[in-house]
This record gives sequence, C-alpha cells and structure tokens, in this order.
Amino acid sequence: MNASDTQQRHELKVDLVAVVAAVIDGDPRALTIRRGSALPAGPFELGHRSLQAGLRDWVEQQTGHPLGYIEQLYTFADRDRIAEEHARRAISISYLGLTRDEWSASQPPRDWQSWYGYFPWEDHRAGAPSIIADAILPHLKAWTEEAGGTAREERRQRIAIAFGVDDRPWNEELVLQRYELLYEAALVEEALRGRGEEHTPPVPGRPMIADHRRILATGIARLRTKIKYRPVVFELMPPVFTLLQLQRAVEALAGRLVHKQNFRRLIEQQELVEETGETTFETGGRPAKLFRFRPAVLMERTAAGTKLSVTRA
Amino acid sequence: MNASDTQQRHELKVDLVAVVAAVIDGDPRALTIRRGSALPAGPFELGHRSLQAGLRDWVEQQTGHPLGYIEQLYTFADRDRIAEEHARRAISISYLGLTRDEWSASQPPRDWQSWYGYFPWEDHRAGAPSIIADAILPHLKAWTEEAGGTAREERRQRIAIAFGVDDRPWNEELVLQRYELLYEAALVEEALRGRGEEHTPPVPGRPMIADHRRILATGIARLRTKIKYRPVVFELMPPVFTLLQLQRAVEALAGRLVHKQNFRRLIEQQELVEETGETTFETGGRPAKLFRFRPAVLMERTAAGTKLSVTRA
DNA sequence: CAACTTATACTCAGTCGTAGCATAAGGAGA
DNA sequence: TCTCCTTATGCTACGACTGAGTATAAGTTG
Repeated sequence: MNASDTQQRHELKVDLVAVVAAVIDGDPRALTIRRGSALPAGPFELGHRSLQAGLRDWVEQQTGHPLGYIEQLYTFADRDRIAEEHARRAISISYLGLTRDEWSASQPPRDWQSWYGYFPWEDHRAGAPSIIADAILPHLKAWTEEAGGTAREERRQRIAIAFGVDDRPWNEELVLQRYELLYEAALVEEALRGRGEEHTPPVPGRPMIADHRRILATGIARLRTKIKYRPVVFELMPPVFTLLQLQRAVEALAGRLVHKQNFRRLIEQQELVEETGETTFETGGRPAKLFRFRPAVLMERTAAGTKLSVTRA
Repeated sequence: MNASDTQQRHELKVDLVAVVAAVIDGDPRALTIRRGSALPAGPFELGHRSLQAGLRDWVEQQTGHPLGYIEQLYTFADRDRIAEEHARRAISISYLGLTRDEWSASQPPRDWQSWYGYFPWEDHRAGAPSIIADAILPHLKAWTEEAGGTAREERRQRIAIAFGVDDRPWNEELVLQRYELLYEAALVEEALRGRGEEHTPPVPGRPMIADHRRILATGIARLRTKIKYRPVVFELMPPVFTLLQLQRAVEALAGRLVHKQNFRRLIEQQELVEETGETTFETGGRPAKLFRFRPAVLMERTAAGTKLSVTRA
C-alpha cells in the first residue's frame, strides 16, 4: 500500500562499511578511523567496478591498508538508527576483511583498536568478565521487570541464552544478540542518542558513530562462527608460526581459551598445516616447531569443509 | 582514486528480491511471478519502514502471499550481470522467506515453481541425476581444457569439490558454487545473454530474468545449510504432522535421502517435537503418531543451537 | 642444579553419526 | 482368513570424534 502510493524518488545513498580484523600482540583488533570512533566507510559510487572494489578503495584511501580476503556481512537500513546522523536515509552494506598488520616503517601507523574496548563483556579468556555479573545482568534484570506479561518472560529467555545464565553455556558467537539486547535495554551510549538523555551509559564499552558498533559486532560474530568450519585464520597469521601462536590467535578471536593438546590434535588431523622443518627458540621453554599452511588448503578455502572447533580449555 | 575523482551522483536504485520457499506435494518450491521467470521483487522506497517491511509489501502485492519468517541473504551489485536489463546500475538486496502454502479458495492460485526445474542437477533424492555425468561434467571438463597453467588445475579442483568428483562426497550446500561454475563456463542461458550467441544452453535448467536464478541458488544454499543447525523447518510444516512427513520435507530441501531411524532419534532427542496423542491412518501402513513442534522451540529459534543433521540414507 | 616454561605424546571415557536387525500395526489381494 | 506389502517404531553395535587428564621432553632463568 504505502509502497505504491508514495511516489518518491527511488534513489538512495549506499554506503560501504568495512570491519577489518587482525590479531596484533595477542589482541583481536579492528581497523578504525577518527581515533577509534568509526569504521572505514564511504559511499558506493558509479565509478566503482563492484561493491567489493568500492570497499577496497575506501579502506585503502582512509587507512592506507590494502585488503586481502573480504566477504559480505549484512546490509542495514534501519531508519531509527541512522536518523540522527544523516538527514537522508542511507543503506549500509558491510563487509568483513581479514589481514595481517604488515606495516612498513615508511607507512603511517594504522589505527588498530582492540575489539574488547568496544565489547568488554566479550573477552572470556581470563574467565567471565566481572562487569557481566556486576553491571550488565542487574541492569538487564531491571529491564525485564519493566515489561509485563509474555514480554517479560521472553526478555528473560533472550538474556539467559545470550549471556549464559542458569547453567547455560557461554556461547561466544552471540556477539550481535548481546549488543542488541544492551541496545534495546538502553544500556549502551548509542541507544541514548537524540533522546535528550545524554548521560553516561550504565554499561562500559566504547561507542562508535551511527551504527558502526553494531556492524562491528556483526563482523565479530561472523568471524567467530566462521573459524569453526572454514580455514580463515590463515589470513590473520604470518606465513610461518608455531602451533601455540595459532592457538593464541584463535583464542583471541573466540574470546575463550582452548585445550592445548586437543587443539593440536585437531589441527594436525585436519592436515591444515605442515612443518617447515625449523624450530624457534623465541617462545621461552622448549623450542617449538614452525609450521606453515598447506598450499592445498589455501586453494580449497572457498569450498572445503574444515572444522576448527573451539574446544574448551 | 577513481572513487574520489569521479564526482557523480551518489544515489542508486535499490531493489528488494525475495526467495520464498515452501514444500508442496513433497517438492521444494519457490514463489515466482511472470510464470516462473522471475522472483517477487520491487524497489526499496522511502515510504517503507524498513528493508524487511518493503520486501513484505512487494511480495504481498505481487503474489498475494503474506510472509512470515524472513532473513537477509545477500546484496548484489555486479554491473555485468544486470547491465542488459537496466540501463542504470542497481543494487539487489535479497531475502529468504519460509512459509506454508495456505491458500484459501477465494485467493488466486500462487505461482509456486519447483526448485529443481531451475536446478535439475540439485535433486539427488533418487540418486545423482544423470545429467551430471552425461552433460555437465563433460562440458566442464572441456572448459578446464580451455584454460592453461595453474588456472586449469584450479578449475579442476573447484569442479571436483562442487560436484563431488573422484570419491569426494556430494555436498548439497554448494548450490551457489555449482551455479557459478556453470555460469562461468557459459553452460547456462544467463551467461550467453547479450553476447550475440543466443543458442540453447548446453545444460538443462530453466533460466530467470537478470540474476534471479543466482539469487534463488543463494537462497537454496542458505536454507540447506541452515536446517542443519537451526530449527527452521518448522516454518514450512503444517501445525501437525508425522515424523515421516517431516523427514520428507527435510529431504526435499536437502535434495538427498536420510536414514529414517536415525532421523527420528535425532528429532526426539533434540526435544523439538511432542506427540499430539493422535494418530493418522492416511499414510498407508501402520498408523503414524502425530506430532507438533514444542512451543519452547518456536520461542528459542533465534538463538538456540539445534542440529538437524542430514544423515545419509 | 632447581624451578619454571613451553612442547608434545598418549590414554580414556563419553557422545555422536552411521548402519543394520527386529518387531508392531495397519491395508490389499489371494 | 491368511499372506504379503507398507509404514512405523524400538534397539543394538561400532567407529569416529570430543573433552579432559596424565606423562614426558627440551629448552630458559636464577
């Protein structure tokens, strides 16, 4: 009805937004601009050969970083979320990119920000962060009380699943669901904007412009899901590495520790890597064998079914 | 470079395209318009509250079918693929919708077309279709020969993975990869358009306008992947059903048969369904118990991790 | 040399996927 | 009515994989 009656211009602004991930100094990071307040982004223009090409252009232009592997994430267009930023309505097509931070001294340093500055509740490598029990759950509980009838039970249920309440396991993949819950409960800064209540949000975690933090959450969730069944960690690792370094990278992304022995067994039985024949003494204790990814794996990554399940520590 | 130099209008046409799936008479089908030649679609307009709302409007307007569950699929913008259809460049945001075909006699009949009319090579319920060995693989083999050097080996590899050559298993999820291979090898009608070579394509399978068949492939692939870890079949089933009916629906979607006993065990141990207490005699042999989905499952479907693995027959 | 760190090998129980055997309960035709 | 066919449903066995623990090897540091 409204679609056909309303005769308006059918043209819209289309933005490309990039979540570019790398593991640096044992931390999972995202490439940002404006001192961490935004993701690299720019409009899709007629000069771009494709969406991907446009995205690469913008990222390289804004950060100086060339992109390797990228994949599409999601297309957003919620009027509510963007209304305050742009008078006009816009569509954001988001992508996930994976790289290493291969900076040369001649390049300006890039603005890599740790994921967990934006999502402090997502890093469970040293156990569940205390802010979950101290700040998040109490506020969410209060939020369930606000609702009545079936809505209250539904909220309780969503919270229990997302944050692993009452003996439910923590599921590291539900990054977006958790952020959305906090947004709906108005516990993050983005939810308070333009409401005249610009007070400090009750839950720590750095905000971003527009819905960039939501897009970042989408990218993290996708990556956490994907490492389990596709060999994508490769894109984030240097050409040669030890198994523990690989494990630390996976742990950084997943935000949880894994069982070392089982991790190695998994890696080796999947035939993802091969020994280079050399060892490194830089790791502290007994020298570790160095590995590289098997070329066949790099080729098959499009379709091969590889599982790199994040087993518990 | 090109992005910043080219000062062009930053507005684009944005189309919404729907893959709406249902299982009717044991066949997986898609809701189409124009006698099966196109998917329901229309431009995203300023009057639409959201992308999803816009999509619902268009589908209902064009087919009379209201949509229940929908999820976003992918956003396409390849200039090559759409060039012939629209002079102007357009972006297509595609969605997957799941429904039952609850037609009332007063409504006009909807245009439900079987998936396998468009992708005859995807239905392995009665074994691998003969066209794979008879038509597809020979043509693809010829196509590998056209390439030289590493490209040839890469093509061979992709074909082997996608179609399950040399003892590799058939992977029903690779619907899109298979279609893309056939497209690249110019074995489907869409690839021949506007090239002046409008001859009959070498591989059977009904074409669609623009890149709608590619979008349909994307939707089928997504659904085949998703039934394995999320309880989405529900959306496609009537409120009450026998376990064999549920199995047949899964088989129709996956395009392959499953082991009956294991399927039942899986379903029951996941506690997805509960008995209604009644039985039906309409199935031929021994009367079958009737089941319904447990209400809790319908609620949790957003986040619950349910596996409905398609075990072999 | 002792204490500590990291690497790596091996074991074991529980779960899950695959597959086969067996029985129950209806209908159709001899 | 009896037999055969069809579908439904229960149960068992086995191998692969997962989660978690034990033990040993080979370095560095004080």
